[in-house]
Amino acid sequence: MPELAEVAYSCSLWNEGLGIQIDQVITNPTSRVYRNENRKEFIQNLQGQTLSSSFTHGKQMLFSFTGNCWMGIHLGMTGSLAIEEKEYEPQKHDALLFRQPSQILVFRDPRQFGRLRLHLGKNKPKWWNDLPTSMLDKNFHSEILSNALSRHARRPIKALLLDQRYFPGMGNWMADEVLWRAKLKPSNLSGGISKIDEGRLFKQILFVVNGAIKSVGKYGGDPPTGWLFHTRWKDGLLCPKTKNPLIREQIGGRTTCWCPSLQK
DNA sequence: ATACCTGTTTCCCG
DNA sequence: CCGGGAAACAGGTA
Repeated sequence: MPELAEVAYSCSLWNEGLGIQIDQVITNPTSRVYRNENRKEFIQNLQGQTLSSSFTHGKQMLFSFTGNCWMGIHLGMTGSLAIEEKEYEPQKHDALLFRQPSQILVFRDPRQFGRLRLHLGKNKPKWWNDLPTSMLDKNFHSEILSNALSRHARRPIKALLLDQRYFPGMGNWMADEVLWRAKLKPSNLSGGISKIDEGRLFKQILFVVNGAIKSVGKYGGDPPTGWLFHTRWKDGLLCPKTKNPLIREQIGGRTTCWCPSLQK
């Protein structure tokens, strides 16, 4: 269920394993989450090491281990992290397990759109350092939005918000939430957004990102009451603001929920 | 059965 | 070469 806030929460679950040695590494022999990585290297390099720190950036997670090892996790569409009891038996879709003395850290992903990567070296991997400015960073300025809007003038604004090069961590429900709050129709072309609308849009990006981190990111579960999130997949589908019917349609390749009487 | 799905990559088109 | 859109990936759920 992973957008930036769920990723932050997932990552925090594994923090129980920080500072503890990993006695055994178990890799799923068939899961696609390994992509081009070599499973043996996970075992050879991580077994016996201690999980030393964790980081998130948008939908990306990075873990560091003693012995100059790093591991990246992307949760894809259905990935999740969990802590299980030490008696736990690996299940079909468990992609990676770290056995510690009193618990097991699990990364599972039934649909296998997630991704694991290993990096050896003193410093963080290049792919991590190359990530775009985080939406939680003070350097995430409105210029990033204006540049994206002008560069992709022919893309629907909904599709642009999902572009991880500009808005790392933004996912389908967050983008709908942002556009609903900014009162913008998701199919509007990016190039046609006025400066006034752009200002509102930027503010709502910050509002949704920070609000999600404070709620979902901290405690898991759902965003606060009153957010569009709670109505977006339910039938009946009334806008929390206008009480008018919501619409679901395919925009930018993704199902999009919006309120025609509110968003222009 | 059928049609979904909080994501990314690849391929094809203009 | 670029930007945009569709398809593909795979399994669980309604």
